Amino acid sequence: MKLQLQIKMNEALFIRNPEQSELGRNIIQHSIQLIYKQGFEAFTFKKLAEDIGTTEAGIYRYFENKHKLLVYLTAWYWGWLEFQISYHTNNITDPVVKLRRVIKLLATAVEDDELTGYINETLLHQIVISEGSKAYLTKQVGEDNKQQFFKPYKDLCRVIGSIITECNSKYKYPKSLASTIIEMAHFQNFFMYNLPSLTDFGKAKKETEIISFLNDLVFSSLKKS
Amino acid sequence: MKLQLQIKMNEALFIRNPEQSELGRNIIQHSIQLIYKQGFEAFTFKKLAEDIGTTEAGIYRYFENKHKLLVYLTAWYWGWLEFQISYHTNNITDPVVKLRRVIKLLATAVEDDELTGYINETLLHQIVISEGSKAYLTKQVGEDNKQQFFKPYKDLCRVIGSIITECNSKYKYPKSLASTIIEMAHFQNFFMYNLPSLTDFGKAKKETEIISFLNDLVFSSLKKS
DNA sequence: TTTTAATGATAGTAATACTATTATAAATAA
DNA sequence: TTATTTATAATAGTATTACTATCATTAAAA
Repeated sequence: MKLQLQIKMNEALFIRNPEQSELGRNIIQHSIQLIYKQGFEAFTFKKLAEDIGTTEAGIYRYFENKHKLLVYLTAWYWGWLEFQISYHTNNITDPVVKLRRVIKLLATAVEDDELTGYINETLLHQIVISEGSKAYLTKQVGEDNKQQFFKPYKDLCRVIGSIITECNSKYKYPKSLASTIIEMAHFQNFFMYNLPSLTDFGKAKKETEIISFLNDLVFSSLKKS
Repeated sequence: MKLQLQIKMNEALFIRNPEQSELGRNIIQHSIQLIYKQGFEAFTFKKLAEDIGTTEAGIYRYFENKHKLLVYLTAWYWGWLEFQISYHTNNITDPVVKLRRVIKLLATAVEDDELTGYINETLLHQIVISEGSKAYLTKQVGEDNKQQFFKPYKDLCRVIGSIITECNSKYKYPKSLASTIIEMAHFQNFFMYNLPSLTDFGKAKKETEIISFLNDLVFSSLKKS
């Protein structure tokens, strides 16, 4: 039996649903490769079209602009990650063990998920690290938020926040701590490879060190005094 | 006596030093206003030139492109902030008190500094919150780093890191904790106003809450066990 | 006073970020 | 089966962006 994992996406993110056609899936697959290689600023629909072997106008039938495509990709990633988390923390009753597992999942380079055919999670994870913040660090963040574009990110944050509350019901900042863990899992990774003096992992360049740092940070805060 | 504060800037960031001419200072002053108003993506040298009453080519004589200008502005801000910190923590011997003061300075909206004529620190602080990460979240981060563009940020991080070590010499992640404080002082602020469900400060929208969160985070981690 | 340096005015180019039109092929419905 | 809808390909075109180049003018320095 071959399973397939589908993430339900916000319809307002696209013009035509890219999951439902060969061209659409090609757009997703190749945009991940191209953004990964060239960075979001240098990425254009023209280059993407050439890569795929279609025309610029063809891409525009699926996505209004490259910002929407980036938001789509990151939203997909957050949705996928929430599933990973619920899958890998299933059956775990101890919230502390659960939270450790979550931190590990957030900070570890992901291997390609076989259940999602045309999406390379390893590359997408790198894109979320380097470009993810650009999805919301814009002037339109308010409008985008009204259209629920960031719901997957907020859902993930809520899930992690409630595990935090399970660990310590007195802790006052579960959601801020959750968003801190998420952001820092990525930023410390980016810093480690690109601006190592902003971290303490410069020499080793090991994700396990980021995990240790985050565990220390989180569980010191949650320790009942 | 009228004092004037000068931040020494990296020469590779500009073509002509903007501090040394009326036009140059206008470029800095108006770019801060324009980026604040329109956001970095919508900001162009053409609009800036119109704003100032000069020509596009005039701007290009000072800055190679808008990326370099953004890096210049953020670098200036980090340099200025490091001075603020050294000024406001001067004479404080207790590193814990010092660190609390640093967190407050990082997370508080700044009032306009009279010592720096043409720069509006309040607006610049907002720009650093919303656009600051875009200065390094690029494909050229490696080259930019080689040219020392991020030195002011790294210096600030080192300074805060050493205060952290003063607080607890056994703590293993002083630099990562420092970059976490800096980034989260800004991100939690951005989230509070734009994506409030990612924080626990949605209702109050008070910076004092961010300060409390950061203090709790930091001093839990530094508590000697 | 001559030279240099900074600015203003103007033009021009390649690339980007789109929109529009028409033809064709493939899938679906009558 | 034909007729109709739908997706795509091919092509063209526009406004804006991100620059570079040239030349005249003005102000400052030698």
